[in-house]
Amino acid sequence: MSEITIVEIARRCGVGVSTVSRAINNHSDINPETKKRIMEVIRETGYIPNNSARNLKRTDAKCIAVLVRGITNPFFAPMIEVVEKEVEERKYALVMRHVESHEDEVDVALELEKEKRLRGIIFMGGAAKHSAEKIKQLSVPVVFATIGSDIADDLSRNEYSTVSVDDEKESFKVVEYLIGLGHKKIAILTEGSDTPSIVKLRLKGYLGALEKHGIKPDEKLIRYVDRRIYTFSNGYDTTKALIESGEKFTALYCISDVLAVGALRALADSGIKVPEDVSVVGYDGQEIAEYCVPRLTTLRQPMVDISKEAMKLLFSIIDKESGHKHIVFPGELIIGESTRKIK
Amino acid sequence: MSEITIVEIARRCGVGVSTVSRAINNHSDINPETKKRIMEVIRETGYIPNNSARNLKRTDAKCIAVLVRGITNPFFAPMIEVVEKEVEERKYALVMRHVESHEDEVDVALELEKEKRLRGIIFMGGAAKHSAEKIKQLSVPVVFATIGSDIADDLSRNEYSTVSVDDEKESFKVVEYLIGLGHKKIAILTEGSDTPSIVKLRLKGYLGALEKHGIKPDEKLIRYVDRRIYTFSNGYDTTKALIESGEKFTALYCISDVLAVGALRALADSGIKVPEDVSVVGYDGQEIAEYCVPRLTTLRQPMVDISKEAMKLLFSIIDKESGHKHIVFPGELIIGESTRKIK
DNA sequence: TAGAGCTATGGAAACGTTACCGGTAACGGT
DNA sequence: ACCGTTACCGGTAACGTTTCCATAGCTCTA
Repeated sequence: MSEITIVEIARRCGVGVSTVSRAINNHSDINPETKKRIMEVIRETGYIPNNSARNLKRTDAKCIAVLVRGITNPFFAPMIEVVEKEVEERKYALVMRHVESHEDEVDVALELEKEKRLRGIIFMGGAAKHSAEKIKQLSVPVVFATIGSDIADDLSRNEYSTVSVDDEKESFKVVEYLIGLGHKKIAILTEGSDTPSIVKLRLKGYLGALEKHGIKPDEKLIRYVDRRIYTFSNGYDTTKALIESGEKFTALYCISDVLAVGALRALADSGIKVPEDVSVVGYDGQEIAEYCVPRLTTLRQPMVDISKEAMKLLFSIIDKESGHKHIVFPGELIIGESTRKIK
Repeated sequence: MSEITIVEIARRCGVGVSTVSRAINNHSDINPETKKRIMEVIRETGYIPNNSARNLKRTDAKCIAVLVRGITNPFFAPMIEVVEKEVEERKYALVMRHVESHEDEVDVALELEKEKRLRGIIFMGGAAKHSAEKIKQLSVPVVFATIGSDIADDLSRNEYSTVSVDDEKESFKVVEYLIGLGHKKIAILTEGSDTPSIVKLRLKGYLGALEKHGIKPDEKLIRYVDRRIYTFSNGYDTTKALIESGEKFTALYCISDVLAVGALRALADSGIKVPEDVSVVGYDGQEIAEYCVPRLTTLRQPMVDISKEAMKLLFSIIDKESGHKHIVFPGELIIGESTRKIK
C-alpha cells in the first residue's frame, strides 16, 4: 500500500500541505517554481492523491454513472460508444458499471451515489420494474434507456425518464408482417423469467397480432429459453427442442437477434431451409443480423438515437432545462433474407 | 443529495455515533434492541453510509478490480462470468471497470487503488506493453489475462503475472495448418496500430510459418483493418478491398473471429464460395464461430481456463502462497467448415 | 463486600483531502 | 515613509466514517 500522503509530500518539499494541494489541482495562487519542485517530488515518489478523501471534501466533481445489466451483450456496444462520446464532450466524468446478475441495479446506483458525487444516472437493460421506494432514494436524475415507461406503476411518472421503443407495438408489427406473408403457425422464442420485463411486452404484442387476425395462439408454439442471458446456444437448444417436438410451424419469431442466430443454426442442422421452409425473424437489429446467413429479418431498435436522446435528456434535466419525459422512438422492420411469403 | 449522515442518525436515536456504526456493521458489542431501533431509523430515513469516508478509514475491505478494455467485446463474456463466480465464492467484492478507448488502463487502476482498498487487479485485453514505471506504482498484485509475458521488457518478470496462450506459436500453427492444406497464397487480416500488442505476435507467427515453408510473404496480402475495435463491418470492408484489389488468394486468415464473420459475408457478396474458392480461418474461438455459416475454422483460446487460472493465481499471490508466474495455455485449432484442401 | 469481569455505550482521535482565512514579504505609488 | 496591492504560502477546520479507549452499570466470586 503506497503509504505516502500529501503530508509526506509537503514535508519532503518543506512546504505546507495546502501548497501541495494547490500544486496538484493547479490552482492559481502558487509560484510556478514551487509547483515544479513539488510536482517533481510527486513524480519521483509515485504519490497519488487518495480519491476517497478527495470525494469526501470535494463537491464540484461532475460525474454521471451508467449502469448496464449485461454489459457484455453486444447489443449495448453502439450505445456505450455514444455515451462515452457525449459525456466527454460535456466534460463530465463517467463511471460505467456492469451490474452483475445477482445485484440490484438501483442498489448499486445508491452506493455509487454516495461514493462519487453523481449528477445523473442512466440505466441500460435490466429489469423493467423497480421498487418505487428505492428509485425515490436516488437524489439525482435518472433515465432508463431501452426500457419503457411503466417501470414502477406506483411511482409518479415524472420522477424518472425513459427512452425506448414501444416494445408491444413493435412486436405487434413484426408478427403482423409475418401474418401478412401468409404465416399462421408462428412460433415464438421468448424468455421465461417472471420478473416483469420488456420481453413480456413483446410477447403481448405477439399475442395481440395473432388475436387481431383471428389466429388462435398455440401454447406449444410459445417456447421459453432457459436462462435470462441470451446466448446463441440458448437459442439453438430451444429451437432444437421445438423442432424435435414435432410441432408444425412456418415462422419463428425470436425476441432477440442472438437467439435468432442460434435458431438459424438449429434449423440448418435439422435440414430445415430458411426461408424456404421456415421464416425467421429477430428483434433488436444488432450488427450480427446483417452478417449471418441468411441475413436476418429483424426489428431494429434505434440504439444510437435512443442513447443520444437519453444523454441529451439527462443533461437537460440536470441543468434544469427540462423535466422528466418519456420518449418513444419508432422501431424499423429490416427485411432480410430470412423471411418470405408462404407458398 | 441525501444530506443525512451517521451523526444525524445518532442524534435521532439518541445514541452515540459509534453505536450506530456498530449497528451498521453488525459488530458484536451491541444490544440487539438498540440495534433494532437504529436499523429502523436508518431504514425510514433512507440513510446510506458514505463510502468515501468509509474507505478512508477502513483497511480490511477485500476487493479486487477487473479492468477490461472493450468490455462489450463478446470475447470477454465467458471470462467475466467466471470472474464473477470466482470472486463471489471467495467473498471478495468486485469492481469491474470498462476502460475507455482514450484511457490508460494502468492509470485507471492507479486511481481505483486509492479509491478502494484493492487487494489485486486483473487486466483483460488492452495494450500488451505498459510503462514499467507505472506498473510498479501499483502496490497490489497484478495479473494480465490473455496477454503474454512480454508486457514490459524492462520490468522484472516477477513483478506481475500473465495468463495467456502463446500467440505467436498458435498463430504459427494456424498458418501451418493452411499450408498443410496446400495453400500458398494466404492473405491475413490484421490490425494496423503500431502500439505493441498481441496482434503483432500473431502476425509474427504468420510470417514465421510462411518462412519455414519457403513461401515468400506478399505485402499485398497483408491487410490492416482501419480501427482498433474489431467489428463485423471492419472485417467486411477490409475484405472487400482485398477482393477488389484483384490480388489472388486461396486462404484468408483473420486475427479475430469477429473480423472473420465480416469476411465471410464479403466473400459471399462477391460470389466467392467458402471453402470451395477460399478457405477462411479465424482466431479466438468465440461462440459465434460455431454459429456462422459455414462454421468457422478458428483457433480457440481456452477463455474459461485462462480466466479461472488468472483468478486462482491472483488469489494465491494475494495470500502469499505463490509468487508471480507466467502461465501459458495451449490453444486449440477447431476445424470448421470454412477450410478445405486446395484442389 | 471489594474487586474482577462482562456488556453496552459514548467520546474522540484518526483517515487524507480541500478550502477558507490569514499572514508575510515585496513592491509601487503617493 | 507609509499604505494598498499583489503574490505566495501555512494553519486548520471540516468531510463522514471506524476504532480505540474509557466508563458506567451489572453480575459474579472469593
